[in-house]
Amino acid sequence: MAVTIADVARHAGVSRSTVSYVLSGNRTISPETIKRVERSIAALGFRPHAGARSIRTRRTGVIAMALPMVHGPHNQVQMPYVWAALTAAQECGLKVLMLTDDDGEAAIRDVVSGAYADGVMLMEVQRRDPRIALLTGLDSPAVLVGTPDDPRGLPRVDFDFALAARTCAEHLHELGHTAVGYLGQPPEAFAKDVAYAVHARQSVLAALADRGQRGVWAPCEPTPGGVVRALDDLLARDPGLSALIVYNERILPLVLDRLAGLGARVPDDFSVIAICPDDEAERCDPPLTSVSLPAEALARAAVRSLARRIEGEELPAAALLAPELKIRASTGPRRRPGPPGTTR
Amino acid sequence: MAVTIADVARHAGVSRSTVSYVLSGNRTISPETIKRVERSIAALGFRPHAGARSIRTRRTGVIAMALPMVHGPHNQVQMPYVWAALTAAQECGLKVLMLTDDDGEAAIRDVVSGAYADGVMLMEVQRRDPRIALLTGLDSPAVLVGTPDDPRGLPRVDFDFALAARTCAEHLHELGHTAVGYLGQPPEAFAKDVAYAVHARQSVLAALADRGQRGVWAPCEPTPGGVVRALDDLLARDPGLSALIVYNERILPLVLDRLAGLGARVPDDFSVIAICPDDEAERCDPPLTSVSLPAEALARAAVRSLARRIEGEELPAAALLAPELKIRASTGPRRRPGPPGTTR
DNA sequence: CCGATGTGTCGAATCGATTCGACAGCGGAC
DNA sequence: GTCCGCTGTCGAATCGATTCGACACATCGG
Repeated sequence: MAVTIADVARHAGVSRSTVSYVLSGNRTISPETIKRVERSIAALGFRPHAGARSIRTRRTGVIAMALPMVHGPHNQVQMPYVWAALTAAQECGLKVLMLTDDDGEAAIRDVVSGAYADGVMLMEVQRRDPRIALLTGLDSPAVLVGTPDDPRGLPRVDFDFALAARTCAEHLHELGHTAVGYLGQPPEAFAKDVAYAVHARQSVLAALADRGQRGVWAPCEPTPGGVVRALDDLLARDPGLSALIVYNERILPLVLDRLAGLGARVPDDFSVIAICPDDEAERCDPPLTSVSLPAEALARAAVRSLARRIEGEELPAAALLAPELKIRASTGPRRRPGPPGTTR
Repeated sequence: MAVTIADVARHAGVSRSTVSYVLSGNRTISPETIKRVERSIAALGFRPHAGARSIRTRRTGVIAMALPMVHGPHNQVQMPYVWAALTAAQECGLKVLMLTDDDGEAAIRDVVSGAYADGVMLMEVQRRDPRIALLTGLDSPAVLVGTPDDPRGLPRVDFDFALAARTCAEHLHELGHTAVGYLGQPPEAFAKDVAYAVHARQSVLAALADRGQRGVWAPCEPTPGGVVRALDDLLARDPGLSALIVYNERILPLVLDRLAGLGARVPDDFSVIAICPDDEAERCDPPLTSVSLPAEALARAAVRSLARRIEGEELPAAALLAPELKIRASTGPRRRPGPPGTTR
């Protein structure tokens, strides 16, 4: 049924090996022969059989992307990473096999030792991630996306949360804010010890403390009620709060709503910095000053690293991506506390 | 490096073919031999090389999932489908190769004629989808998820939008609503002729007309301003509106906010039905009466169908999934029009 | 006791590609 | 004119599995 290299060879009047050398360029072939073979390939629509090829070359041209199921099936945050990874992989000439881990780690082992893929990208690595031990055991090329407590020598790629936090703290510090609230992911993310949630919170609180700013934090459910409770909680614990750092895309409009409901104008009475993708920040009213975590860049870096690792290169232990501060309309100088402004 | 079937055979003291027959069960093997071979397999950690296997069996155990880039890279809606498909595939013993189509259709052709995958699931099929002609040309097993104008004989799976629309219209009809507004996806979805957006709108308007109800519709951006404009537009075109059907997950809370802002209580002054996943409907305040589109079921049906198609079965031309009406707190009988209720 | 009938196992061919070693032809140096 | 070296091509071995045909051996009925 399918066209094989033998069909091409016959059609072009050369041997199979010649066709193969035209394909790989591993030996010099005369220009006329190349042309003839290429014409035959095009005429017959030949594509080398990936399986057959992989058995000699020990390369499949496929990488596996292992998504953990940390937020339940309705996780909304991962798609941009997936997209970016697919695009980056395509640019590197790689295809992507997607894995979930609801079946334990069996899928990863299958894919690696069954030679379905040349390497693995572990997405959203957790602080103590059982997949790490598995991968070091399989000694397959691998890249971690996220920061575990112990990377076991595997190269990792992540956002630079420490720098992001310092950037936020610094910006608010310059504007004169001395008491800052931090709204993070839903409580279950912290309960499950989700790595980026914990790292971001730690980094923010540490950065604030470094500059002598007061900091209080709360997790936040992505519901109107959850936002009300979380904000009330923060304000009760520090009534002098004049700024907020929010790392939770889904609650941004709700937070602005609630602040308006409390009679606080943004940025006149209250400054807000979001840690989120740019388009989410721009979509809000007013557009939010934000520190953007470049998901595309992260996924791209991970794919590129893995590609290089597969080629045999040694990689640096960690590659951290710098966040970017974009000042928009939601941050301003701290006003002396006075009567709350009028609601608009 | 890797363990091959020859290693297992040597370790177990049998021939390679015997090991293979133990693996496939294609010939009777004595229980003792089976036990010995299985022990060797476990001891050596042997997994058959997928590529080598695929060249004889003409099966890879992989399916391709082709996601179109219809909403830009920040599409938030597809993840549940992806999850569900991955899970369903795992249950069927299949792995999933993900494709995007930003590279044209080359990726699909590569994967199919390069024998990377046994079949293709086309996600979010558009009304005139160029991938369809490509696939019929490649004659590879395929399943369409969505409804194109011309399926070209390919089996498809989709939500039953007509039934969903009738269900909504009927429910509102019984409650006495005679003028109903429909809020759909953002304008660009209609501009690009995105199939489900167009089909849902057509179905709703037709179902309303069938029951003698008035219907007006508008697309809607997922921003506060967009919701305000869309609602104002609907109310300007039919001031007698007493109910709303919303098919756009992201705007649900914003719509409720805006209605409250207009002084309309839900459901006393205004009924709202959402077409959305259950958890989104429950998350709102008040919880929304909804017609749920079971994304998991859709993806599962698609994967199962493809698996059967790969096994050689003929499939029905279309499999439509029935939606489910869940009555919650956002729909109620139509009141005589009077002075707007007090805001809460 | 002998031939027919199964059982269980093996050797060898096969799938579709890559790659090593060999070799034919050809031009240039001596 | 002969020999050397280079270029371009080919045949055959190889990768890791599956599967066909054959065969050794045990079992059973007549």
